[in-house]
Amino acid sequence: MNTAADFQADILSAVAHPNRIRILEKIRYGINCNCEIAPELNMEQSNLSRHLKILVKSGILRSWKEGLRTNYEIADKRIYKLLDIAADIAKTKLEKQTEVFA
Amino acid sequence: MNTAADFQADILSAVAHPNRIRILEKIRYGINCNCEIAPELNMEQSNLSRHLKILVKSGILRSWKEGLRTNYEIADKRIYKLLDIAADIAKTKLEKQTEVFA
DNA sequence: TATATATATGATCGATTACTCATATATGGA
DNA sequence: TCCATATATGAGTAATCGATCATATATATA
Repeated sequence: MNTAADFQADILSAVAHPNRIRILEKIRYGINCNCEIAPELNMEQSNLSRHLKILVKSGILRSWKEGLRTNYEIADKRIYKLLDIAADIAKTKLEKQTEVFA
Repeated sequence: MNTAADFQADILSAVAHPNRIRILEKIRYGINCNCEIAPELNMEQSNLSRHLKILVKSGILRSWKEGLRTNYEIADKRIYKLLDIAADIAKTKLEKQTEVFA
């Protein structure tokens, strides 16, 4: 049986990778085609494709075909709230660590 | 070089495990000793110990010794905001999936 | 139809993760 | 001191993950 924690973990682990976070940031600022993301992030094409697939499968992204291209958009904008909080937590953590040397 | 995405991913992957989410929920509701968490979650002792260590190392939990016991508390409460958003996203996703059968 | 372009996927490989068992360490009490 | 209790950790293992290369598929265009 799956409990709430399992579903939460599914969402969180879909986002818990540096490249996937970078992908989501690109999409956040208007880039929504696979082909534009790849060169910007300097990622191997098949690797990017797989990361995008993970994000779609987890329900974070939605994708549609447009000729040769595959476009992506956010399916649930709250994921950005989640990323922002993670950034805040990480920032505080770093500040506390460097405090020692101040 | 580490970028923001790396630090965010560190936080997120520390939380992205069902048992660690369950641990955080126990602590949220006042249980803060290792020895009380283990039986409640039906986890093997060494396994729990390692999960707690991951949470401490990532800066999400803080721990202190009290005789034989090791107690834990949240170091950054915003982690609960993060968990709540993950739960909301997961809930919406499930609703959309079951919509098909309605 | 032949070719170029964009994306997806099979196969493989090394690294990491989660778990368990056994054991070590550290503390408190009889 | 001896023993019980709570926690931590080394070693081993199976499973999963991330990356890459080669190749397949699908579509647009000459």
